[in-house]
Amino acid sequence: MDCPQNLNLNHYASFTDNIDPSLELEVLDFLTLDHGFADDSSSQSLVSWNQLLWSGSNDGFSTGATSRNTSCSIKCEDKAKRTKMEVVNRVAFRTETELEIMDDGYKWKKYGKKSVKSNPNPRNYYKCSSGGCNVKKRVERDGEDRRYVITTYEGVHNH
DNA sequence: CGTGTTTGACCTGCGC
DNA sequence: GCGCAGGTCAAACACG
Repeated sequence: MDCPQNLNLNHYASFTDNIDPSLELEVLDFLTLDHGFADDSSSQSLVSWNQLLWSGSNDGFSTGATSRNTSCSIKCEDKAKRTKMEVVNRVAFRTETELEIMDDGYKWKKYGKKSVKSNPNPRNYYKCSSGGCNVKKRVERDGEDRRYVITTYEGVHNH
């Protein structure tokens, strides 16, 4: 498996910045890392998102991503949502990990926990604790496969 | 004592 | 208008 062993979400903001707004896409449910995280659950630093390259068109948006040294495909599973006529800075990652919380380099304050109907596992709500930054994220275990954690980021860090 | 988490209450949007 | 579901608030609590 050639995918990077270490995945870090530090640069997800620049990752979203690279998306061409003219595509009028909503980057959402789900970006799936085919290979998940490596077995080393203690690892804290993952793929550098600014190494990821998107390719696509308005209709097909054959989503692909490569890193500098390796190839690692990312697929958007919900085709319908790709055509939403709205651009939001929201990215959801579905990753295979035993960790409930991934260290993405930012400091988060938990402000809520809620059971949702679509998922027997609770959803946790976090805000970036940096002053003036209103980025939020939601973290929940995949209801269909508890090996996976779905992390949704909303907003762009200003720091 | 400061910081982070928990949790019930409250708010809001949406469908009927 | 009402009820439900999801999101947020804030007081209480735990812990170093």
